[in-house]
Amino acid sequence: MISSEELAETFPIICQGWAASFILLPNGSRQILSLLLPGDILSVGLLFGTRPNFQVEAITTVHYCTFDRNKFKQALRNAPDVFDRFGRICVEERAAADQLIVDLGRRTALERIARLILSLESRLEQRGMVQAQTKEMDFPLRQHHIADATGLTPVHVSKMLAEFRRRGMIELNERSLTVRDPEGLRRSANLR
Amino acid sequence: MISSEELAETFPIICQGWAASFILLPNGSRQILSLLLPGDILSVGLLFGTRPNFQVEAITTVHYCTFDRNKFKQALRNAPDVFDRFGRICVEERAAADQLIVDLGRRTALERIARLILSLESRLEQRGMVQAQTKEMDFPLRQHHIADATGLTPVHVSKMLAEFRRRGMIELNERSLTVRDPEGLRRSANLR
DNA sequence: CGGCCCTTTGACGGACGTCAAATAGCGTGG
DNA sequence: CCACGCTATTTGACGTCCGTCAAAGGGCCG
Repeated sequence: MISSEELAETFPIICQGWAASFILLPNGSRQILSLLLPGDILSVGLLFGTRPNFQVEAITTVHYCTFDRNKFKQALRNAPDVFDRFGRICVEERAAADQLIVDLGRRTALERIARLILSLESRLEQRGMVQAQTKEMDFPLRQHHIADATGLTPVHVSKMLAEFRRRGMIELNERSLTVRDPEGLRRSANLR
Repeated sequence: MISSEELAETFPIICQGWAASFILLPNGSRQILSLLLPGDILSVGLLFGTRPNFQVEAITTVHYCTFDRNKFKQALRNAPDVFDRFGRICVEERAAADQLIVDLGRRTALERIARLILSLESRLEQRGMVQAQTKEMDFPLRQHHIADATGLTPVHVSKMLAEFRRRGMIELNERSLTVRDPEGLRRSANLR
């Protein structure tokens, strides 16, 4: 786990493994802001030297590389296309945060979990991390990670996952997930 | 109300009045992403030409001005201090979104509403929009706005506001709010 | 074997949602 | 001026989703 102090000076990108950025509350409960996969920037905010408002936990062992903040900023200013691409990354990051806000504010437990699974599936697929035939993928999250990402309790997450399994929508064992009924899962995820 | 299509071509800043950016769900429920006060940029994402994922509603009558996107981008690249200041605005915007995520994921109705009021109070104070002696401020939100911002129902918001009033923490009438017991309100807002 | 963590399951409770009725304010139009 | 329709708010009764608590089992590692 990386403290917010250590983060303040670097600008890291995940190369391998899964991580999560989260905020801890005084009462001990936790809210995951985003799950970080290979290729993800830890946070674009780190470019501007403000001490970040979150912490990061490695879920698997993680490899990452860091850039020099000032050199990166110069590259942004000099190359308009880099600037634009970086801008679009910022926007996507923000759009994901907005979706999480809607999920937490207005969706049920089943919907939140279905959407989490679907969004992870699509992000992993973009990275070629889903087996082409079996549709199986690595899934290192513990149920408490799912709980902290969806604003639920681990106990309730367990019950909802059991429900998805009972309906034959997912298969989930020893750190591996396969979506058996994508259409059904999408239906569970959408309107309430 | 401004549709997402109309927004796509401009880069607007609120000059006067209150507005809200929000996402509408197919079932008709709504989640407010942020309340926009004078001086706020509608969304930094609009700089990069992606069609925004939200809509905007004027809560009062709103005056705003818009900038040319490309000229603004050039100014960012040419003036490092402008670039940095803009970056810091992005970061603050994101930090506010993160706080909302934590609120919706991990806090009770009373806490969410207390935090909404406190954050509005501090933002209005920064803008000199709180009367110095009486601590009174304009408060044009309807209860359904508060509900959509906190992920609650208008009925429950009404009950929670009644509770705050009963405890003598706030005074809220005809579009005007005064915080009577800031310390108590802060206690309600913090740990659960 | 014996802890420890994770997961599962059930019983129960509480926070918040839903539904409904009553009231007030406010603008419109007769 | 009054009737009316609309919207916002308040309040209470009741329902439900999810949290809490507890017990039990499994896997892993010392």
